[in-house]
Amino acid sequence: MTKEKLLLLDGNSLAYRAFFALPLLTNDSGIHTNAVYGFTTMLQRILEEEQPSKILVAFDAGKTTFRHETFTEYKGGRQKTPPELSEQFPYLRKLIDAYGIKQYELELYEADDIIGTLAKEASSQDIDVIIVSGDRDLTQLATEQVTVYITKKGITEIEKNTPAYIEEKYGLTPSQIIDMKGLMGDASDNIPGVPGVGEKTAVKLLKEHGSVESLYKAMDTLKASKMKEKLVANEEQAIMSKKLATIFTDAPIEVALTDLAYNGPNEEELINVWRELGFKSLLEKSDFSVQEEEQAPFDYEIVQEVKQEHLKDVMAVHLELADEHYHTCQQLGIALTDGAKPIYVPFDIVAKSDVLRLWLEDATKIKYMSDSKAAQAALRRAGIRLAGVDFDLLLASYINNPGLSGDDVATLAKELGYRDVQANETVYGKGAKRAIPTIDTLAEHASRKAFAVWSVQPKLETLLKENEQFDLYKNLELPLASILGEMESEGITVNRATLEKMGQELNDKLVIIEQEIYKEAGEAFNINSPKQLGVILFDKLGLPVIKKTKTGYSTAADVLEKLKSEHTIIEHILLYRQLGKLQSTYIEGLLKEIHNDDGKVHTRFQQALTATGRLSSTDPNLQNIPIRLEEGRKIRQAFVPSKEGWILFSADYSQIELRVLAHMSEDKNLVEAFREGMDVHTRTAMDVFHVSADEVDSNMRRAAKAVNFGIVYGISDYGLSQNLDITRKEAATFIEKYFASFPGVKQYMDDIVQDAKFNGYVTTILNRRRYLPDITSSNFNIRSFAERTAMNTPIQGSAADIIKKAMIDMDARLKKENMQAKLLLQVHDELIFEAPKEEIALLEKIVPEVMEHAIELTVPLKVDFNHGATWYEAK
DNA sequence: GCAGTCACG
DNA sequence: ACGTACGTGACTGCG
Repeated sequence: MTKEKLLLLDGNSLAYRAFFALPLLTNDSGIHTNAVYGFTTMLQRILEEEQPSKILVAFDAGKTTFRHETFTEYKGGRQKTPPELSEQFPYLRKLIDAYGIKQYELELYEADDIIGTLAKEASSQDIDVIIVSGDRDLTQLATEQVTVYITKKGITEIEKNTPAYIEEKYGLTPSQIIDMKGLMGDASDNIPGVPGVGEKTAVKLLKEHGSVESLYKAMDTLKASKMKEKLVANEEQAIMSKKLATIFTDAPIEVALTDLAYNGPNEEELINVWRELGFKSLLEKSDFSVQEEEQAPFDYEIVQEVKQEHLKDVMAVHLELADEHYHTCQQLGIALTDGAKPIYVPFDIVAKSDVLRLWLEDATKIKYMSDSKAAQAALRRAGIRLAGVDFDLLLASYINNPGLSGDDVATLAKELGYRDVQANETVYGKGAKRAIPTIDTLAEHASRKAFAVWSVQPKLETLLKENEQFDLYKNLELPLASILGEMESEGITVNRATLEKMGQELNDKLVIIEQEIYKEAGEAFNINSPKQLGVILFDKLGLPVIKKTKTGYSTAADVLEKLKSEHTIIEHILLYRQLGKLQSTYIEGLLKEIHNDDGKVHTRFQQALTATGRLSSTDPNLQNIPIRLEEGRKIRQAFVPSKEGWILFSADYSQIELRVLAHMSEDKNLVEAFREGMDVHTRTAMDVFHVSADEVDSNMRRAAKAVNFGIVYGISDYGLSQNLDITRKEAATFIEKYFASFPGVKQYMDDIVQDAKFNGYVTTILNRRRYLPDITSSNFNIRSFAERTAMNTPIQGSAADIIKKAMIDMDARLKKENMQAKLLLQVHDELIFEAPKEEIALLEKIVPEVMEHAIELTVPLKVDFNHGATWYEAK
């Protein structure tokens, strides 16, 4: 039998170390997890390397210990444990239990004493001992049989303290560590020691005299010195300090070594704890996770012909797709259930089944789904017009908590405690291994998803109703999904030839600039590599370093702008970057997305992604097509109507976020500005600079505009100073003056942060929520970020609410007016339509009308609009 | 897969 | 003292 090995962990110390070493991670429910995570990774590593046969985690029991009898100030003056750490201890305990590891604490004793006592006992039985702690004091316990591991650099490195190692490092024996502490004290434990004696002096004295006691016995032989005076004056304190630093090895512990046997984790429990904590990387890495994903047997039926009796008035429906690109990917099949045994219909059968098609298109047949927009778009490709969607798990989950990540049914259902469904990744594999499985696997997977949707629907709807968010979900997001699906499927025509011609011209320019840059640099290099560019600019050409990144020199545009006067290469690099971006992202990238069959691009609007309630757009992203610089703006010339004789029509809200702010803050000045139809930036400049309207010059207006942006983003003097390239002080003065002119805004900002601290979340006009667990963080940076988010989210989110409502109203209005015009895109505060020329006049009437009255605010909403033969011209 | 950069509102 | 403007997505280089 191999020799026994006992592992003793100092729970408190390791948790502290991990907490301060790692950034403040949170899991999906907003619990901080960094200490538990750090502890876990360290434990995993030690388990693997050391393979101990016995383990114990010792904790400190409470505030008072027997050491306080000796010295009441022991550990006095310590900062209280940050709440972000305290909240992690219950999870740490749970985790240790799941590992099947004994944990122990003892009234009046510290973890050190428990560890010391057990280490001594184990040594006497010839058991090897490993102690792990972040506290150097423990090294006093090192012997030939006991090695003390001290974590370094937070928790990533471990220093293995054997007696030999300690001898080499200090020239002392382990037991002399206690004497050293007695002399030098320990600020963190509030152990006084001898004032004026540090590590160096203590070590020197101990090398000579051996121990504190022998030192004082030999005191008469010491030469008179300041040091000697201090030692003599503090003899009692030195003796007491040594006593305090001594780990007690005869604590009255009630655990026996035989209780500590380690037989590996309870895998199921451990996985549950890891899941709860959101330790995804550990779950993926662990070899038992796959096995644990195994599910209870599940009954389903693959049908080759859909019959009327298969279809009910209310069913959960899941369309299984081969990947997330639902405009192009293969449709695999449909699973349906009403709570009874699900049926799975392979898609080739779906496509041929009139019975199923009619049922799917029947708006009176109620469907519960997840990501109905994807299904709608993918079914439309097969000529099926999905209708009657009454529940969408993806959207409902998103409204319930937009902070959660994941769109997989497995992830969403798990959040509601339903686990009987597998992750797509488990079924399909990932990366190069990804493949479509057998029909049986697919059928079971899709059936489990349909069943999951069916199962969680009541619970989720109840949750939404409790939070008064059901209306937002049911009457805004759900109908919007179908409108977005239509917009995506319709797509927008992009003229390939236009882009190709621009690409050719860009290429010619890029080649010339590239050569110019190489000449100026004196060598060829990869301009697209910030690393190589940094070497050229800052090492070779010796330009001044203004900003650094984590990995080296910053070469970002704002930095290069400041270097423009230093070297002609700078403006060439800026131009190269600008044109290169156009070429790679907007010419080549967009060309790749044009569908061959219809000459259109079909973006996917992510409706359940942003933290604020905005949409996002992918493959391609049509919400960031260039406009600010003319060269880029020309890209918009490639976006054209789908039919001859049609135009593109664009309408955008003017200053919607500031109007929302005026509405929510009820600031008299801001409200008045909008009611009077003033230019809000000019008005801000007048108030901040105390001038009349005609005295506002372009610089003042520019500064005022930046302040207004800052207000919307959650103002900070630093941020504003960066943006305007002024000092922080000047920025602070601007902000002060702004708040003096708009006191209601100041009040609102203060109130919203207070609200967020009280409730843990902020809300928008339509009661969209965003949780902000970091708002009570003790870390200044993290808390400040959350505070700015608290200020920004109601503004950005309410603006998102308004345009979403406008889209729904617009859709209804176009139908009511029997128009051919189609909504194609949404770009946060802007809607883009295509329509026959004959409808221009009517659009110019109804689009602003509908958008301006989507939601009534205390200030008017204003919409500007334009039309043209291309998106470029619709400006 | 992450960091840096840059396009948009 | 602390050191960031809010919200996104795509591309490139690099380990």
